[in-house]
Amino acid sequence: MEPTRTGRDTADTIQQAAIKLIHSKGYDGTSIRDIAREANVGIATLFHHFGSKAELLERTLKNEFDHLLAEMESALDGVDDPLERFAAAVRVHVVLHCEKPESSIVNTELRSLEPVPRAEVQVKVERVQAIFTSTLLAGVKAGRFGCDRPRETARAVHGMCSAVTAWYHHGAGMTPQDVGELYVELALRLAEVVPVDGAKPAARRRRPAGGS
Amino acid sequence: MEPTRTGRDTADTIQQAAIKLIHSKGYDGTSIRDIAREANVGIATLFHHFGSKAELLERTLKNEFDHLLAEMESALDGVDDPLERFAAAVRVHVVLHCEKPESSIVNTELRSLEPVPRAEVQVKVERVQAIFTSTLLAGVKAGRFGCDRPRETARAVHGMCSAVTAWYHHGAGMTPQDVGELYVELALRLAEVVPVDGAKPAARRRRPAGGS
DNA sequence: CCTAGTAGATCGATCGTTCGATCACAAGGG
DNA sequence: CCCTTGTGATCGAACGATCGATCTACTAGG
Repeated sequence: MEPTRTGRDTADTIQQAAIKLIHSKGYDGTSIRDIAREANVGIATLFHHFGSKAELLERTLKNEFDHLLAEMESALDGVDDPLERFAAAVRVHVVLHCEKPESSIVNTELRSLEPVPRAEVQVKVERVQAIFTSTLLAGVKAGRFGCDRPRETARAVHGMCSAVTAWYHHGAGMTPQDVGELYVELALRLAEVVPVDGAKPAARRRRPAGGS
Repeated sequence: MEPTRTGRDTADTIQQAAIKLIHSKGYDGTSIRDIAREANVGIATLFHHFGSKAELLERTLKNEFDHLLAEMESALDGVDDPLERFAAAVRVHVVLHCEKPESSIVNTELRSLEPVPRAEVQVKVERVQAIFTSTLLAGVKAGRFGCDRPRETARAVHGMCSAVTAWYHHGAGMTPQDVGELYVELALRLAEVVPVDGAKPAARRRRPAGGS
């Protein structure tokens, strides 16, 4: 709001405006002028911070993916139990997608990037996928999951978790946390949790050391 | 190919060209001229068959959805067993999305429609969703599924089945039918099939009356 | 004076759309 | 039979609007 805004704040404001508008109208359907108006800046300001419209998209997508990756890795940090690691990945992914559905443009606007930046962003997509795959594989190796096609199942879990943005909206009777817990349960069914005889399998609790 | 082409063929050719291009570049990223060139027709020909670019998108989306709905209803026709009906819905949905991934634009380009046609297309989206929901609910009512949140689970199944287009591509070692069978198994885990004591639960086979 | 940040005016290119002119073919009057 | 008329499908040329991008100029801090 204040006319005196640091460069970093202005760039962030522009990126958030871009995410919002591109989510609702698409990359080519959103003009530079739309974004500048939404961010309350002039056209030249936008080109001062981002060299071109394509660079704005590229940096915005990379930024959103880095944020998602950081959140997921942070949620897994310090968690040792294979089942809990898999569950934590699902939980944080679903909660983030419910809380900020407009960031799902990262999946639909990859096509608008030139080949080189697109490949760079796709590496990040695969890193997210790898979190699901590796945690599921670790659970299988540890004998906690019976799933017989872990790689394909991890793809399905990732797809299922990303698709919440297609139907979830606030005020539908479920909080993002509710959806997260539900999808943890669904994902564990896909992973085929192996029942532990004798000792109670230490019924899963919430985040062991919940630290934001 | 032949210069003498009936009007219907021309309209279909234009729609298929539109699907292909919009899938790879988006609605606003694809120009009328691109579509006309891809379909090997002039610009005026396109406007002769479709009154505007928006109408081309609208009719194309409705057409694709009607095709999907017809295929799904046809796959369920004559199937009585609740578990088989649910499985058949998953199978045909996944196979179709694997065979023609570019038709998934129907889910991403809804935003490019005006409010009225968008609402009309969304009705069709809900009809697809309703097939998953009703077959799952029927299975629960029949005691075949133990799933405790059927409506939310049906959303998850739908999302999981739609997301195959994000990773599947031909030549990956799996045929669309392979993926269909795998996702039937995954969906049945989400539905929590109730094991039947005593009588063998008639291990599911392929389509009762194998089609083509 | 210099640099960073901001803004409005403006450029050439491309957009969706419209227009007038063909082409093929079927029907009907002479 | 030929010739006119009508109709649906096709085409390239052109229009106004808007696009991404550039240019010049103003402001404030050091």
